[in-house]
Amino acid sequence: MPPFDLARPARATADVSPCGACAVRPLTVCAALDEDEIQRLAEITQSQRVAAHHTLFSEGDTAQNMYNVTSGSVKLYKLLPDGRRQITGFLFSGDFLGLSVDARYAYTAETVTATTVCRFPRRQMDSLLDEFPKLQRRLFSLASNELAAAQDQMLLLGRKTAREKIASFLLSLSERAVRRGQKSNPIQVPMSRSDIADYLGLTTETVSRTFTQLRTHAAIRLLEGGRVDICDETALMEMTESG
Amino acid sequence: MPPFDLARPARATADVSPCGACAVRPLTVCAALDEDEIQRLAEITQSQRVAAHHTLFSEGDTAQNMYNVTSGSVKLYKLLPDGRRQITGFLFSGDFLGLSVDARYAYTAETVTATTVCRFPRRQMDSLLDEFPKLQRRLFSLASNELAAAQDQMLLLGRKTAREKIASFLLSLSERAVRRGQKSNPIQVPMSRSDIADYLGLTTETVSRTFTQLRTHAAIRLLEGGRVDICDETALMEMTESG
DNA sequence: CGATATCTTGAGGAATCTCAATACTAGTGG
DNA sequence: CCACTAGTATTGAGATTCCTCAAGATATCG
Repeated sequence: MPPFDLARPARATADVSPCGACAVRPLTVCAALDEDEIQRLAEITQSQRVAAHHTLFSEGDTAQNMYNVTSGSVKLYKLLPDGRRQITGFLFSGDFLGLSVDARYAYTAETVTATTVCRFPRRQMDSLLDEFPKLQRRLFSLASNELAAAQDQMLLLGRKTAREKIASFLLSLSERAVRRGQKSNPIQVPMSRSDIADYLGLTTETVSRTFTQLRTHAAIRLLEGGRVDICDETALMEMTESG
Repeated sequence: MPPFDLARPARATADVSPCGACAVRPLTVCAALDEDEIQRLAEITQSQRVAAHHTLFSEGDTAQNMYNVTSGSVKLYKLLPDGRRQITGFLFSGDFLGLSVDARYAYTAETVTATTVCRFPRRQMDSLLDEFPKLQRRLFSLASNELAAAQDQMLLLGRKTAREKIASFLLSLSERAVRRGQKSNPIQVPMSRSDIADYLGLTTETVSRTFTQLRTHAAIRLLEGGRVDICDETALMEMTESG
């Protein structure tokens, strides 16, 4: 996939405050800030549209920006030298990315569908963090949340069967859809079988077979447009073995 | 394992500043603070000795404390309802634990060997965080580091073979030993085969077989006291497939 | 509407797990 | 100090899940 051309980013539409009308604001890092502070943040923010299957940044790049997804979907992944891939997370509107330990990104971020992000230059973000302890706190709590999610994912990867993995994955997508105000039932599954496989530590074939199996057991229905209807949520929940 | 009796914690020895003589201070969260601030932290700190195989806290407990390991070793794990276990991390001296998203711990913490920890009541810690932005920053960077480590572990769990997992595990133990000022070569491996298995997403038998295999290939030697001599570090590094 | 990628299904194989027996280790009490 | 015991580790044989390779079906996009 060609890397997205960062040299010509789409400027945020020059509204008085582009963040004022932001639909995902209550979901995201910005929820911590009042109007004045949002304004300050808006000044360093650039909104950017990215087509599907484009790289936002790559593992090892110097971490110059942080991002907030305002629409679309993004995957984060790490590679082994021989090409094996582990997707560490999928991001949707409201999700934040770009935390980095040292000065480099620890993973590659690639759009799954057409996506819009808010881009925050890291340096300026850092000064804002000093200025607004609330923002710092918010980011910290965000990192803690991600850490908890990462631990759940370790449990899934290390100890769950293929069927449990798929069931957990579908329920988690449903739950996250609800959290951003969408309905829980027919869920959007915008990523490919191969992406799902690399997220769950499986192969595409096993993912496909397991979907078929769940469909046969009338737990799910595969709809057009990559949507999945969860017919029997209870059955799926029993399959996750985690309540 | 019986939970450790928190009703009778061992008081920190009433030194002028117990932290003043702390050997792991430069390694840990306290490194961020100057003398006065350390003093303030010391006031809310209790040092505590815990025997091997005791629980510090359990998944789901209300998160009342944060801890810093000053000696010994601790494992963190999550359980599935049927008893399957995933160890999400091992902690050694200098390591911090007890971050929690909501008010509850997301995992169980259990000592592997006899351990001493510094215990910080969460509520008081929270006010210190407000008071010392440096401490807040430090904790944030700590969480970011853990997040990066968690992503590495996902790659391991989802995409590496048993042999690669064991090799990565041993090298990581070695590296961490160096970071806390110990020598890299014969490494202490205080945890049981079963713990290693639950950390790497394997069974005890596979862990044991893989150790034997590495020994046969003259990459490692198993010494008494649970120590492991890394004879051929290069071979191990090649096995990790991650450089 | 054709080309291409993605998804599904099948058959066989491999890595790892399960079950079971034996060996070792460390701690306990005589 | 030694033997005993209980836990832990190793090894073996067979089972199973998931993977690999391969073909066919379906969807997507120009």
